[in-house]
Amino acid sequence: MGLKKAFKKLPASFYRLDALEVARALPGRILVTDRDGIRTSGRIVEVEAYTGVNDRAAHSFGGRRTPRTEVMYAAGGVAYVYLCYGIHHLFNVVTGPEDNPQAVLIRGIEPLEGITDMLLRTGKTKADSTLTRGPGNVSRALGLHTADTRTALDGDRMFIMDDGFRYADQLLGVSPRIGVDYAGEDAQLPYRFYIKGNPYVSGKPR
DNA sequence: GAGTAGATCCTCT
DNA sequence: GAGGATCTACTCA
Repeated sequence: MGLKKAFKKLPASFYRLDALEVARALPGRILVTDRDGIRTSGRIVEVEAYTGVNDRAAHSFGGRRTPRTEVMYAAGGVAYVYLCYGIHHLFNVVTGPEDNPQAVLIRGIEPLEGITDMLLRTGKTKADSTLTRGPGNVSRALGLHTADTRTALDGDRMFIMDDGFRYADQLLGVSPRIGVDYAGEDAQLPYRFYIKGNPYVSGKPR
């Protein structure tokens, strides 16, 4: 691998912060997976925060604890991947201290390394903006599935880097989350953070 | 370009 | 046994 200096892997302590703080800090960072010698990475451009027991949209709302959601109660810094609609794998970062079940859903990245492998995994023939737009596509392109739940995010197989790049403050958009209408009033909470105008952000451009 | 239906399977009641 | 933190293709205009 190349120069290490400019690329700083985010430490486990970063993920112990609240989901909202982590979510605000993630756009612009680089998500990397290294599986079977295949390295793929992309710059995060869209995330959503799920703030735990008080958040109707979160799997852990009301302190619900099941075999599936158990990993959300771990200390921040591990992956939570689960299957949605029987088709899509959704990749989350568990955040907050132990027994505070929060998470951040990664919804969109801008591909950087391993684009050829992403095409193979997704079965696409050209690298257009649909390659890694939307949480289902992100997981597919990075080769993530439910078995990757509990993988440490400060290890070698999966991590997030800070390469010093920063989006301008005015490019960071905030909006309600997507697909959580069932959550009542909580569906309106401004917990989605995205880069305005970026083609890898799901939903309508603004 | 906008709206809608169908895919598909694991998890919890 | 129901339903879900979604995506794509197809229709109609």
